[in-house]
Amino acid sequence: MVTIRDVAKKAGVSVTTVSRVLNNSDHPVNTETRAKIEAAIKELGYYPNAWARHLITGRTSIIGLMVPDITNPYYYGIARGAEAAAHELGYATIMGNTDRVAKKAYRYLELLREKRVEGIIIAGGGSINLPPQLFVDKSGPTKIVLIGRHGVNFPSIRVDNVKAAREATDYLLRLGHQRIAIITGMQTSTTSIDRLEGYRKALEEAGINPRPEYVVEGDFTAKSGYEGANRLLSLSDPPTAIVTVNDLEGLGAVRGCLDRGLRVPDDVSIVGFDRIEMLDYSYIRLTSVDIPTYEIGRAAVQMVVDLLHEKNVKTPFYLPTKLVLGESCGPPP
Amino acid sequence: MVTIRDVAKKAGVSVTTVSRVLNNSDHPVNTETRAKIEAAIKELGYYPNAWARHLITGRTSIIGLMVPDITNPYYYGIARGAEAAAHELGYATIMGNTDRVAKKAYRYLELLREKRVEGIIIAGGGSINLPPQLFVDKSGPTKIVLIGRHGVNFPSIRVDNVKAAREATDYLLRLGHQRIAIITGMQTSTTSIDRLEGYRKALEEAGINPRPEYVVEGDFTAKSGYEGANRLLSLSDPPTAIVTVNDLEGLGAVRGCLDRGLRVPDDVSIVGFDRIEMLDYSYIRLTSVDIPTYEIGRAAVQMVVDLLHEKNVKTPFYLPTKLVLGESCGPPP
DNA sequence: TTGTATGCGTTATCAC
DNA sequence: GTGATAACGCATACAA
Repeated sequence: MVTIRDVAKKAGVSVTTVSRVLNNSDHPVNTETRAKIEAAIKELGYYPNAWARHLITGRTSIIGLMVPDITNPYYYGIARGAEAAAHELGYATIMGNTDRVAKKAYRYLELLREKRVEGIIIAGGGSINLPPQLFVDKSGPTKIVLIGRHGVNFPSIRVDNVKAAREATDYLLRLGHQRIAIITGMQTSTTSIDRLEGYRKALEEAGINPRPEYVVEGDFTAKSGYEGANRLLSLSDPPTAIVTVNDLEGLGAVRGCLDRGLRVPDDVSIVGFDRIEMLDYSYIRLTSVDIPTYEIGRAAVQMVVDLLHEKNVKTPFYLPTKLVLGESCGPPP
Repeated sequence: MVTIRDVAKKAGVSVTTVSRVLNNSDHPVNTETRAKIEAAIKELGYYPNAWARHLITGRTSIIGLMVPDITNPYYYGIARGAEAAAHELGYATIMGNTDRVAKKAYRYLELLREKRVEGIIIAGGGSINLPPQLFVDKSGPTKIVLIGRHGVNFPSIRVDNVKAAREATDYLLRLGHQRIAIITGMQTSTTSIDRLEGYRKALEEAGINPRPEYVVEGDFTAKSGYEGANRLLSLSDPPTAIVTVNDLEGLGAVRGCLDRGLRVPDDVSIVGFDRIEMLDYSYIRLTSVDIPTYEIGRAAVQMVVDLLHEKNVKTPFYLPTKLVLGESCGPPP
């Protein structure tokens, strides 16, 4: 490996001078000297060692991002936004998929600590117990930002899932639906819990008694949406509308209806969450609540950086959601 | 920050001894001493600084991963597999989205160099010019593995896109189609180029003259599939089957047919690539060529690690593809 | 405008 | 079994 000393030797100067041009120090450096050094750097293909630098400055310019599964549109949206913002602000991101397994989350947290990341963003932590190590060092140099509601007191970026689900359900009610079901996410997911609550509130306000058999548990996958719809539609008194907690479930539910010979939206209305990009070109454009995942990711990084700069941050910081109409909802048959 | 010295002081031993227990050194350490040290570590919440360690060992246990866009199923599949394998092998991954912008790719490469990553995996590089910096240091300590065909001589993981596209096209031919069109990716994408070649080969072998108006350029998005299908279906002599270069395009094309009042597969047959998971629950299950993205990501990391261990690797390393039948293909009308 | 010396937190070498 | 110390590559305080 070529070091700053090699550059200094080649340029015939001291390492200090090299360091000064490397860091655009305001300490004056002779133009010729600078040119010589830059030439040496280029010629040797020298890249400063970020870690030797870190040892002195204390900074790593790394932000850690923990998500359950990058394959899920909600999380890849967040990851994309976080990565973009981090890059713009001069940070690299180390990403870890926890698979919602506490042990993996612990392991990652340990890894991020050892790597001295400046901030850690945790998304989807609501569905696992957060590692206790997180709490020992709350006022330490590593800034922690959570995405979503976790019931613990860390700075966080959120959307109002209760309100969003209530609006979605309200929309179905206004279309005239009375028998509205919901396919949830895992019971441990705060996102799912909140959306379920919104659904219930809307029904209650409309004077409709929520039926327990209209609540089936899913897991945010298309498969669970498919199976959930099948369960619901085989009830003796099946729903005419189904709220799902994300678009994958929603699309799965659409397919479930189709396979039972039911049409969407003629026989069954369906709404989803996330407004994944692909939706605009799916066979039936799902009516869906837009969750600004990209912006959430960006905001989380921005919050980490603000915290590092000791700025005051507004937390929890809420981003807006919006019901976007597609083709999957209509009046009840 | 708590350092190894703090631990040593607290345990009443030297840093050397602490270091020994930290690294499970085979140098003997008294059981009681070890216990005291472990207690101190836990009590202080000490995590060794990976970078101070790196300065001595030379290792960072980081692998860099460059992808155009994590939002694309092909790439998030790869990212997922790479991350999982890296985690198992004790590596963290720094991921960068290049947006297919050379400047961003350059910037990331620089960043990865400064961060002294042990390996760099580049996916989708076929669609941009690879940064020249890559080539100055080919025999350096950083191992580089490419995913896909790039026309440059680096170890790589690939699938045979020519063969895969030929098989897909052959399937349509066997169904009786004569007028088969293709919606490609960007002209610079080697993946797209190879799939186009496979398509052409299949037609030629069947004695069919490929018509230039049956080749429309897309960009791997659902939108471009939608628009491409519209272009094709408005021809005076429209195709009865369309090959697309990924599932997003394929689903977009399905929707394009629908919006023109054409049915799939009754009026138009469509095949895609990637076999994204959601497909099983889409309204029309797309017939699609399975690309083992997860395994590709895993294999790339494994190759990096093998190279680091000076093992011989078989390169290019090919992974198999497989045409999986769905509901989107049938005989021509 | 340039250079010397110190130290960041750790591992490795050597001595005890 | 244990410990003192040099070295890793760099930035910084201080000196010239």
